[in-house]
Amino acid sequence: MENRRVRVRFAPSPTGPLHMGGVRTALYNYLFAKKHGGDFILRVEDTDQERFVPGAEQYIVEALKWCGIEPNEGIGFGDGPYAPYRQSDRKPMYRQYAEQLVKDGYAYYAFDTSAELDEMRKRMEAMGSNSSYNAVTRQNMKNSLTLSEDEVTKRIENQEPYVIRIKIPRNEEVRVKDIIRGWVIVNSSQLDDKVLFKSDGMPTYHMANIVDDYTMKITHVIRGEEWLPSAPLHVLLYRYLGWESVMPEFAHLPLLLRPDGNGKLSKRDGDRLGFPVFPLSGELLDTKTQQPESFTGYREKGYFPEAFINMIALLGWHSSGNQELFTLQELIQEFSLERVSKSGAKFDPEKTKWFNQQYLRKKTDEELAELFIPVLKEKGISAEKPFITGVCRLLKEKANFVSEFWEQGSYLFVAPTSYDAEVIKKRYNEQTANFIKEVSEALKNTEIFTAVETEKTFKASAEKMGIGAGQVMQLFRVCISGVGGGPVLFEMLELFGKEETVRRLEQAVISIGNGQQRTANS
RNA sequence: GGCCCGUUCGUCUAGGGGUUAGGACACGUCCCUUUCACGGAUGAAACACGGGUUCGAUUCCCGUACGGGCUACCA
Repeated sequence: MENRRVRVRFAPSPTGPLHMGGVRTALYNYLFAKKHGGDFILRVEDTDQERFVPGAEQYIVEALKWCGIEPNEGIGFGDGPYAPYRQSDRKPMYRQYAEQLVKDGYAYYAFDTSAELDEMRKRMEAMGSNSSYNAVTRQNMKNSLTLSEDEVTKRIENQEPYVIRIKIPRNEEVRVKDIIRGWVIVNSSQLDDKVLFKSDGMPTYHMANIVDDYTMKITHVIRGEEWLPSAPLHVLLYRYLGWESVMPEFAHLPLLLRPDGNGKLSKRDGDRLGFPVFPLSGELLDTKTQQPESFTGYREKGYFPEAFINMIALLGWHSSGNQELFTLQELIQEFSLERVSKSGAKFDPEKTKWFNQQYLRKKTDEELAELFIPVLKEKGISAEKPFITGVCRLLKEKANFVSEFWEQGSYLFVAPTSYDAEVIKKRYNEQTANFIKEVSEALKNTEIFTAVETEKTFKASAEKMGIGAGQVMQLFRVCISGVGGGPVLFEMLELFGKEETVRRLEQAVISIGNGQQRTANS
């Protein structure tokens, strides 16, 4: 047990798009595996044929790829020694274990119809009891414990549908050791006789999960807190199957909560509050409505996978220091399950933006240009690579997303056709108009067209005309860009070069002059 | 309802028997920048409550409250 190679699995069910809580579970599994030099496995838990959503599996694979947390074994990532990795493909192997449990007296066949089950639950409810199928009630149901052996055999031979249920002991303490929470102790009287094997021939999650973890030699089960209540059942199953000595260790992760109010983070919250809940955009069938439902992802919103991962890593885990920015490698190095917090984490979309900003600023201008070029292409803009790189240099300090570059700096590519009315109204007059003309001329004669030199020229012109630079600085900016704010002015000029700068100034003088004319006449 | 898990600034969290309870996001003020942003400085802001244990509890224990999860032939 001690010396086993660490093997962990991420085991989603393909019932819809993988949501960020699932991504975090996958991430923690990944980090834990890498930290311990172990294996990270992707297993698809598709034992529920009713809720199967076409495309969901592929979505999961793509999402993990985008996040950069790739399993080294499993669906979509290549088979290892324990293939297959889809429970529907492993279907033939489960029955024998369920039968073994029956044989050993730890489980039994049950023939009750859903109507009979409903009736039993109602009856129990009426009696003020909330128990379901358990040590007491099973006495009154149709199962291999109450029916004669002949009857059971006959029913099975007649192909009557049946399930296999675990026979939970009446009064026994079950202890689960959770790495994050310590010992969790539950009395078996609180557990019910869960179905292990369904009448459709598929195992339930509980059965499949144990059989697969055992046969795949999983050493640590890292999953969401919603599984904590069924962990005692799982412990019992390991025991009854005789696998307790190689039972994995458990770690139940705190849930991701919605930003406002309380409750589990859901797709609805994202729609309502305007942030993505999923890594990738897409459209998949909704299991409830049976209608295709589209959803937006972090990728399409312009988030970098590194930023997304970094953000999500810190929702429920924290290093001992104050560091908040981690590369994947650093996360691997620092991660430990012991430092995962116990309480649920409210998701904060604002901080997520901050993470992206941090990563944006770390990118080189060239990297950003590569990302920006497709955006430009979409806008029908073509420009020289060095120019685009220069634009990125000027804009990256101000933006959270590459996608913002366009809205914040489209004027760098397209000369303005309108000019900030406020600034014009306040600053434009005959004198300042003359100043713009003067600077324009002066810039034509500026030999070295750098930020430093153009600024000198600008100031010299202002001085020459007896105007304070502050009086005309913003007007000048508006003439160049059309808007009152933006990157450092003279850096912009340098990027434009002399020709474009002068052209813009001359155009501005004409356009604004005409505008003023019209205003004056009307 | 029952069972289980949880509770440090608005949020993510560090800390842990004696601390001015630390950081980050967001927010306020100021500086820098002749703009915006970045950056810097600074401010406001938290140990859910009640009992124990203790010389001393935010920290340990027990209750209460509140929140969450589970309670299917779903995972």
